[in-house]
Amino acid sequence: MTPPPTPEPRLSDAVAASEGPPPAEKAAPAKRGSAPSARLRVQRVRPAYRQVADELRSQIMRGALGPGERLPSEAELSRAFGVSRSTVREALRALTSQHLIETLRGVQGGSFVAAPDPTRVVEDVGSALGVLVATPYLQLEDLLEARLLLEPAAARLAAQRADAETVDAVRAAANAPRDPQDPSGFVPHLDFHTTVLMATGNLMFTMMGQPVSDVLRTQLDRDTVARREWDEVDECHRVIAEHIAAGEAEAAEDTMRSHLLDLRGLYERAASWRTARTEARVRARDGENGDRT
Amino acid sequence: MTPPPTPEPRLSDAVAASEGPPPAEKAAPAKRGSAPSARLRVQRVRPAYRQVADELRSQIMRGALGPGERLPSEAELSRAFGVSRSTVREALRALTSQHLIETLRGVQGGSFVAAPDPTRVVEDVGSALGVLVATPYLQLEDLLEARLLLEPAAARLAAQRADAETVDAVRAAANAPRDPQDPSGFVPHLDFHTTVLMATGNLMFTMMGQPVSDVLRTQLDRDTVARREWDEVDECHRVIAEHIAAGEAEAAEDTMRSHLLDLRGLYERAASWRTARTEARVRARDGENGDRT
DNA sequence: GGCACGCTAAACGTCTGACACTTGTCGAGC
DNA sequence: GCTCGACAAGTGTCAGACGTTTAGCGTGCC
Repeated sequence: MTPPPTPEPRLSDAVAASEGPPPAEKAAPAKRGSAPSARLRVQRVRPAYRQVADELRSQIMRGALGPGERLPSEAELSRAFGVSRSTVREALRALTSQHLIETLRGVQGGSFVAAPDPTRVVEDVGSALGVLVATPYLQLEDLLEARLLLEPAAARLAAQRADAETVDAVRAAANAPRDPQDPSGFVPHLDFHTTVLMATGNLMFTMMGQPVSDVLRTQLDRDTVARREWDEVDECHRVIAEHIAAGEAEAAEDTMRSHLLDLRGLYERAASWRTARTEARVRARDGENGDRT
Repeated sequence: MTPPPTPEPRLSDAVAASEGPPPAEKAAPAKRGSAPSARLRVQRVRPAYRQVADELRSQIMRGALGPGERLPSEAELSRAFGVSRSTVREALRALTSQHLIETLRGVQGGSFVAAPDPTRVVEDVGSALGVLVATPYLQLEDLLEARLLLEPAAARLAAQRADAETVDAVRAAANAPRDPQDPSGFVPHLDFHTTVLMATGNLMFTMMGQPVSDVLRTQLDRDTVARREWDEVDECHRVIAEHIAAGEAEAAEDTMRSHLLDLRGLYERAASWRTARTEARVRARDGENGDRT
């Protein structure tokens, strides 16, 4: 830490690209390449766009550039790193897709360090989970178990901490009409479970629980579940909401737990349908051939 | 659904740029453009590289291309989308940095759909948390609370489920010498807490708990904590490990919980030091000026 | 016959330079 | 004083060229 005895040879050194003896690709402070010579399949040289991206990322993460601050223009970066603008742009694209920077056009445009945004994190994690689920790594069962840990605890905390406004939000979410068709049910209805997670006042609960719920939701076809079952679910939500409103932590937790256990059945039923269908599809696809040329 | 009376001029319209009729480029099933005219501050046209990236991402996520499968070459993609190769490359860079594809050089090179990799997810989440912590959104306290929920539960599950091999790993991690200087303490020592999380057999615990631990670790300067305190920590780990080995779920959970409560003190002490230092640094920086030209 | 060497080709990696598009700013004109 | 248009700074996109990496194959020597 603290060490910047290094003057500030930040930008230019790592890249040097075209000329001279490539600077040996700086030691790369471990973290990934731990095994000394284990891997045969080393990557010879990191492409320039990767080096540029890594350098910029590290500057941002290190706090050398604060949120909202503007990076040098692409032209300037390209000069500073000694690479072409295309290369710089590829690096910037990488940072953009990690939500580290945002880019605006026009005069006063440029790339700006993005403000940290929990929503994006939740989305990203959700999408990552979506990919992971249905691999042997991650089973539906694992998600259900995680949820069974998180949400009852969240309900308890919500009951202990929620202020009047938050309680209103929870109530509203519990009583939101389960609109038969409306796709954009508007914010207040942003799902009962999400609202409870947020009512803990601890963002970690939202960030851990929300992606799980999101993935589980995609596993549930609307039509796998009968209308009567939805009604039972809604009733459960209302009971939990009232426990939270009344500050009955224990009851809120217990009710949430049993609610989740009820839901588990639905998910497992849906899952078995799903795998059956998937297998059918795989068989079908094996029949034809590589489509994408 | 079906709000888009807009035909489907997604890719081609904004892109068409120079020449004639690009191949209309497959319908691309909506998914993003929802709000009809609600938002005033709409973004006029998404850049082509974003559209290409989104389309490819959606194809991958939808499963149209399976892990390991090869995407068309950049030249082919550029023809298919009716954009230049640079544009395609910017799109690919975005996907790469989301770990959705990997790119190889040489004959037989190309972009391949990446296999889902939990390790990457953990790293990404960790880095996202690192950015978020120290914002008003996320407090150290929140991380500690989350950990206090996750890890005792993990210890319990580990005690209930761990097989002989896993128990060995946990024991090894607990007894790994706390190397005074060695930075790469090698894998078995990959941290006791991580090992316990993995011993649950539920990847979700690792994916939720590991990033939290990682971030917390970075908050702890080695020298904030006295040697004697580390010894106590190690002793605690050994006790927990033995509980897990013995299958004593309840004891494992309780011991882990009290261990974490002990640690909390350390973290809070470190945090207060840290903020003091940070404030000093900020004052210092306000003194100087913008460095990057 | 077998092995080493070098050539070839397919893809990615990078560069150059140009032009189009966006958008805030500022000045001219009413 | 206000409106409108030109300007400028920056990003977005394109086209084409050349370098680099690497698997595969053919040739020639031993």
